[in-house]
Amino acid sequence: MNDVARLAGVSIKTVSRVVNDEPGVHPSTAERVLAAIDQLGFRRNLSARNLRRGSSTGTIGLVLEDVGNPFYSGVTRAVEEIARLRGRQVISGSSDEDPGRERELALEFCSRRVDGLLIVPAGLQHSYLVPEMRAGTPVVFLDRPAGDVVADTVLVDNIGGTVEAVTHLAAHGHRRIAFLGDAPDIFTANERLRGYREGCVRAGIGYHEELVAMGPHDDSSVVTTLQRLQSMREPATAIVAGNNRITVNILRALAGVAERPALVGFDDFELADLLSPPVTVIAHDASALGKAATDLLFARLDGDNSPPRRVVLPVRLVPRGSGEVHA
Amino acid sequence: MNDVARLAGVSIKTVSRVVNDEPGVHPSTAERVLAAIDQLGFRRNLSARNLRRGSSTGTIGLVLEDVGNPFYSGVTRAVEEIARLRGRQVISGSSDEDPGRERELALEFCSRRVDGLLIVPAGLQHSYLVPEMRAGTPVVFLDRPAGDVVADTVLVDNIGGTVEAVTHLAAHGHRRIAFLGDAPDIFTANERLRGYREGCVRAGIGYHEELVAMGPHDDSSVVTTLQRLQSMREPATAIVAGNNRITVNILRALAGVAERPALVGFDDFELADLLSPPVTVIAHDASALGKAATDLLFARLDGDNSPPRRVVLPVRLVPRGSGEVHA
DNA sequence: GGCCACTATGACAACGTTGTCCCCCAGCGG
DNA sequence: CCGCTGGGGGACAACGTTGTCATAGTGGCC
Repeated sequence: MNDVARLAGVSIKTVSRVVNDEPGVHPSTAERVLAAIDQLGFRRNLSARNLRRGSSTGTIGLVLEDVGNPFYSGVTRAVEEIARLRGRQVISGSSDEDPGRERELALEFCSRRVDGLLIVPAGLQHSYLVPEMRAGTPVVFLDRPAGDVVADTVLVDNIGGTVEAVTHLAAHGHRRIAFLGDAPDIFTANERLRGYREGCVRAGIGYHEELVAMGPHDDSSVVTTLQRLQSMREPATAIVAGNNRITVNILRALAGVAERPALVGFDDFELADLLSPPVTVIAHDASALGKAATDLLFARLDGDNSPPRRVVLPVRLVPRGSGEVHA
Repeated sequence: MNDVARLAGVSIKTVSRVVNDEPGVHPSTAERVLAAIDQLGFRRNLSARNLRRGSSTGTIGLVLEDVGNPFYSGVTRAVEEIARLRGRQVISGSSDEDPGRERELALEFCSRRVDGLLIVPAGLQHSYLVPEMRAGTPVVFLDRPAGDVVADTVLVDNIGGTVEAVTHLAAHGHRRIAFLGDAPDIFTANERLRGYREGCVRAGIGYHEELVAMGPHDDSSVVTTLQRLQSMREPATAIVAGNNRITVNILRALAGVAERPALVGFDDFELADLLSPPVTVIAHDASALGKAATDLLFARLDGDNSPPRRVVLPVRLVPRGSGEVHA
């Protein structure tokens, strides 16, 4: 800006006026300034501007588990969309389910003075955010609740979803329904397990420990688990899968197996309808989740300081045939 | 920082020293300062720091077409990964194939003084970046080349891929092979069409205009196109799909159809192996693309100022059965 | 005791902007 | 000729940091 001013033979304040379209600059002066800007390839430094004006940095921080997962990339897209409408950029990072990394990212974003934070919690401890929240940075947790702070949260109806999955399978005659969920220290995994249990009880088929397998599931552990479930005295005839990755791993393990158990997966995924048999799922909308959380964040930025809210988004069972087939 | 200094009874410079772990502060003073920091919930303002030090902002700008597309979210993930190793955050935005939006995003990132830019071009005009590049911001284009500037570029072997697809199908006896590609003003779509044409010629089956359908393809237009291809005097017995979205749309259109043409899709996608029949694809690695581009960017940041490079990543045909079945 | 070296700390400028306030000068009425 | 007005423009401080340099005190050595 200094250089521009020198080249145009004006003060830097005048350049500032031109750059900001402020009135009170003679057209001919403005033209000289614009020419200088063009010649030097000048671009206003937004950091300095925001520093001086004490205004918003125009950024939103987004901490999620893994942008590479289609579910979270859907969330990201929705967040970006709304942020764009409100003139904000999105800075994002993946925690990979590591609480330390989550914290590091969130605090780094705070250092950058983001206008607000959207967090898919990896850990259970979020008191580290208290100073930031007190300092006025709104924080919204999504997909999972915060550990030890009261804050805005947007969740999906995990319990209702698995209850419905079990009910659906039981309605088609299944009595031995297994549940493969993620590690139980992950909130959603635990909730879905609770829903599974409640569904079993409600359906009158009882809850049987041996039909449940929690914990990280990779390709090979799923194979082992399925073998165990099939080789029982009373084998499982149906499976509820705790999330999209587990569903896919199960599908892969079952590929080529003749006698396949029925399957209902939590999370919808692309092509689920084109598989044979098509996969019945508990669907919920990643973009609705992202939108709800971002809307809430902007409401806070707009001055809404009502008590923290907890929004639970509905899920819906999409029957496609993989549950109706009674083995 | 001012408040911290006041509370601790020291000068702000001493606080700065403590915050930056600089030597020469008495332990007891440091302790007082740390206590004050804790009490006030102080966090260093990174913008101000970077402004003063004239150093990097520690950010990388990423402009892509749509984070929601699994291909690009794979790219994003890889970029993030490497940026993290080098202590950078990623700011990203989706252009939605709109050149204006691409430009807006890129220039906004420049205003934020990102250390470098990664761009999946939406348009063909990139001279707007010349001043920035001259000012020292490295720019790497990925997936598609820049329009009218010479710059680092990372591409995949689009032509080689479609040549191979056609060759593969011809080797299995197909003579009437159709091509459904994206709008021809998109670089990759055009390249893949060229590869298709070359493949046809090399295979000795000739290039026939009527077997090609370019342009945006949505669910319904794909249905129409397929009907046209099937109802010809010599119907197409095989199809090459120009990208993952088109492949999926074709699969959806073909669902339930008895007499299915063979299919080879450009871009691999999850579950392609579990469909029946499994889908043969031209696979290339989104994360390899992201990694190559980011590596190149960091090389520039590390001072490499050799002439702009163009990297072409290999693709490979993954035969899964959808091409071998000769209708 | 005088001088030196060294440690701990502070004053001040500067980064690139913008907000505040002030000045100059042309034009105009009396 | 004087004073007033208003448009056009500049000087300067400030945003929150950090780099540079200066300074006060402390202890050791001759």
